Amino acid sequence: MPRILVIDDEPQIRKFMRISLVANGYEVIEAENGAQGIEAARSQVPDLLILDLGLPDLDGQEVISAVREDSDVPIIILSVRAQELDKVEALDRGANDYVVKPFGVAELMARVRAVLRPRAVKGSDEVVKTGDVCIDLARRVVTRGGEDLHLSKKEWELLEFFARSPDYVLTHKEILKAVWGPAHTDDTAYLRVYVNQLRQKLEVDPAQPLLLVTEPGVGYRLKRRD
Amino acid sequence: MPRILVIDDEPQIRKFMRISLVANGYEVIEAENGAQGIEAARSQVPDLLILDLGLPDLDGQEVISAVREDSDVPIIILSVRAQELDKVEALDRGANDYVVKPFGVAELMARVRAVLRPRAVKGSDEVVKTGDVCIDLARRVVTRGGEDLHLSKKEWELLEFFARSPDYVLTHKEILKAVWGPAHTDDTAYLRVYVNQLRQKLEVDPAQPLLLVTEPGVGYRLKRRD
DNA sequence: CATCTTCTTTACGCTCCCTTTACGCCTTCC
DNA sequence: GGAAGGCGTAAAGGGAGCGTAAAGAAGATG
Repeated sequence: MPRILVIDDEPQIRKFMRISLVANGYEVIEAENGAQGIEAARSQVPDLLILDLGLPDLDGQEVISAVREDSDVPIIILSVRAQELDKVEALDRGANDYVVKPFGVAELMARVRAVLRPRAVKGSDEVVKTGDVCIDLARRVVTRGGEDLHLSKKEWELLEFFARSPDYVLTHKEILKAVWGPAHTDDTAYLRVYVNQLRQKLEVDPAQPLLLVTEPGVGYRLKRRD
Repeated sequence: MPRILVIDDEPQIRKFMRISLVANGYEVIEAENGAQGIEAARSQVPDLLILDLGLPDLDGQEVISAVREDSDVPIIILSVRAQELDKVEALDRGANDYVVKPFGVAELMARVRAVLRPRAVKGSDEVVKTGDVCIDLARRVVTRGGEDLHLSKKEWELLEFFARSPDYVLTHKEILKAVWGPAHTDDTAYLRVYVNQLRQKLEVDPAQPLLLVTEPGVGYRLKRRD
């Protein structure tokens, strides 16, 4: 949940921004002038700063420079001034984007996502947990009771396919097509062998599977349990 | 000298862009349609991509997605369309900025500088520790048990790439592309040799690696241990 | 120009994993 | 009750991928 610092002197704009940002799943901090904003940027460590250039106490451009003195936090500028000179100055002082008022909420939210994205790519862990097994799709790691499990390439590819659709029944054909390719949609022998190998490694009692269960005549299913 | 790929079908705009960019100290590559652009983005490894959404062969939005399939290169969109929906789609597909035509050169150049400015990426710490090995990414120094290790240039580049994504499985192709360049994504012999050399220097028992582990058929992984 | 380091390339043995086959049990349908 | 097919399990053969050493090529250094 990224934390966003909004610096704007008009209360209704702050309110409007807060509502929009919270609705998009962000945590919001507010500051009503430049000095407060600089202080908050330092002490609260936000993930993003949205700054209105028209502030009562300080020039907005000065605020950018002040924040950049000791932080690389992304900055999106809001401003009524559309002159090129203002944009260039703000961007060169370290702002990452410059949006001219009035603007659409959807666009601003998209720009927020865009500017937060680089860290979101690898930071968003896709982890599927079931029983004492934990499947980390991004890192390509499986742990059981905290300890790393070693899976072969095919074993992982199969488990990954299950983990991307937990609790869904996957047919033999679907699985074979995804893991072994469309030329092997009838080689159910592969499945029998590899499902068994996975069970040996994942299940408490491989003969009485609780996680990777058979759907007779149809396929298999990875059950989510806690 | 950053390299910028300009994708635009109008020759005079490409010429105009090239002049402006070269004057600001950039190297410029050009493509006149989407297919060429995607190919160039893959083979030429630009540092920035400037893309006109109105192309003759492909939808510009498709080009963004295609490029993002195997690259994180920054993308600035140029477009005559000012509708919010277009902006949101482009940004959500992975573009970093969206500039509506007509635009001022000074502003575009400022946005180019902004997007190329090195940003601190959360998660990639400056110092990575694992086992008795300490990798200082900023100082470019590796120590083991407090003592400095001497690494050759390629050895360091390889270890640095691992250290920037510890605990993640990195595929052969990813590593080769990053360290030896996109022309050598199939030369896994390099990897075998250099991973072995790193293990000789980093591991307690190079034959039983605990830090730099093999993921058979996939790639390698730098494990964080304590 | 000589020497040393580093990068690239080749070769070989070995390990592990994919594939394939076989067999026994269970369920289901005649 | 018998037969047939789906499923679980074990094991073997073959091959691809990996580790390792070592030598030639290229570059750096004095």
